[in-house]
Amino acid sequence: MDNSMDNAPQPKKIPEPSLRRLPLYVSLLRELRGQGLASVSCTLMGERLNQDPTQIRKDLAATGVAGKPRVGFDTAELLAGLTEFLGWNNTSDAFLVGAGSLGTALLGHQGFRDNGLNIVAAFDINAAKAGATIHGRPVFHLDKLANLARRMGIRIGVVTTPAAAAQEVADLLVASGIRGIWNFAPVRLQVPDGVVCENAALSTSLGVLVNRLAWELRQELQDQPPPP
Amino acid sequence: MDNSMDNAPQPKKIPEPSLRRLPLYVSLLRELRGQGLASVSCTLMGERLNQDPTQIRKDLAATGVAGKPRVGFDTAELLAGLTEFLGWNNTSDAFLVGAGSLGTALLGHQGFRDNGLNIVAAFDINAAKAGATIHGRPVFHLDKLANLARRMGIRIGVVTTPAAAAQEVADLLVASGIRGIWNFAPVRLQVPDGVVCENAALSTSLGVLVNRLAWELRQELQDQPPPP
DNA sequence: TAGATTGTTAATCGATTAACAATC
DNA sequence: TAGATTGTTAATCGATTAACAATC
Repeated sequence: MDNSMDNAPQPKKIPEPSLRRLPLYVSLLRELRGQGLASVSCTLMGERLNQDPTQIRKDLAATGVAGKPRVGFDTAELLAGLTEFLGWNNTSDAFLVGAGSLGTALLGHQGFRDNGLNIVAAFDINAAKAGATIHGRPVFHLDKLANLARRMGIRIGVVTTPAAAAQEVADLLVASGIRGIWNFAPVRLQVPDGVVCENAALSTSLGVLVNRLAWELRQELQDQPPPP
Repeated sequence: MDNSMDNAPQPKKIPEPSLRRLPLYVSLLRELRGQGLASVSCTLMGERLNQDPTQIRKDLAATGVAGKPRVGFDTAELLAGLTEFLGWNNTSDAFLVGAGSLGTALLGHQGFRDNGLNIVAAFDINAAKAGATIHGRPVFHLDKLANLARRMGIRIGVVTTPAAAAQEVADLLVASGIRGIWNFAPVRLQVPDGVVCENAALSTSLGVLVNRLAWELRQELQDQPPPP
């Protein structure tokens, strides 16, 4: 029953904190390669990122890329290995649901193609939006999604609807054969096993920032007036 | 020297994982309040969010809001407490740097005002963009930032520049009196003590999704052909 | 060789989860 | 009262950090 020890050299499942740090390394490596560095050490990367080199070493180990003692990693090889590991080599076509302000914004951002994602069409429940084109991509009514997704073999869906609609949309996406959901709504979507859901809710990030900032400012006010 | 034990009832610094879950609770509570629920228990919230109730209880405890045994939390009170804790009650004016596709996108998104953020102007190094208006907000040349930020008492900066420019922009923001940076560039910004930096790099989130999805699909392929 | 760096194993730290007493 | 729920203390789990052996 348990075939986790099967013959195939399946890369082990990387811890999520490590996975989240990889894109940062990719960004740095691109810069270093641009500067002509043939090889990089974790020590160097750690200095540049202000981060413990040991942690970087462990993160890289989890991707299966090997380095050379005393030398470090071949820059190009490491960069290729990481982008490969992240799945950024070949882009997947994706559908976006919710052609509001955020959805429009994401449609207009080209950069995702460098990260393996190509949004090819948008969908909305509002019939008035159907037929339009946003940043060169067609907008359809939500009704068309299931059919088109199946025909085109779409496997990734981007959810930029209001929170209240997100779960319903997620259910539709799953029923349409989508296997990965990039969710921008501030809710935790319920998805079946085998479907991946990554939350990118900006309000979460913003909450952290605003709270931490308020904390800093409060701290400062308290330190300011020295005891008499 | 150490005045961390001072008299003021300073809320303790909440663990980051807890802080990151709070916006989710806010979202759920808004929905439940809309349904007319006067009080909510962690049990109920846990069911709705598919999450351990104990964890929710601990997260809420960190915010200082108190519940009633056997009853739960007063919905309105809890919601108010969380939004207060997150700093979402009064919005702060903010500057955005980097009027590219993502920056334009963020300028067009109204929703941030509900999360305590109001972007009032954009800045760009490209002189050709200065003078324009994006979604009703003026665009200035980067040169004007320091002066305007000081005059207006701006404390939050949003960085949507390319990775290569982000650190330089961050330095400028800090020098201009900004105390909180919301960074969308895939780099780790160096900021002095007392300045808060929250990374919202979408490529990170996208990397996680694409990698996990690839992993699922690979898993599936392996399980598919049963051994002969 | 000497020494920097990789890769791995052990120790520490913090968050999550479980257990349980307190409360209305 | 009985029982559901809060709030807290203890146990578990996993990630980070430190230590160290292996390598070119």
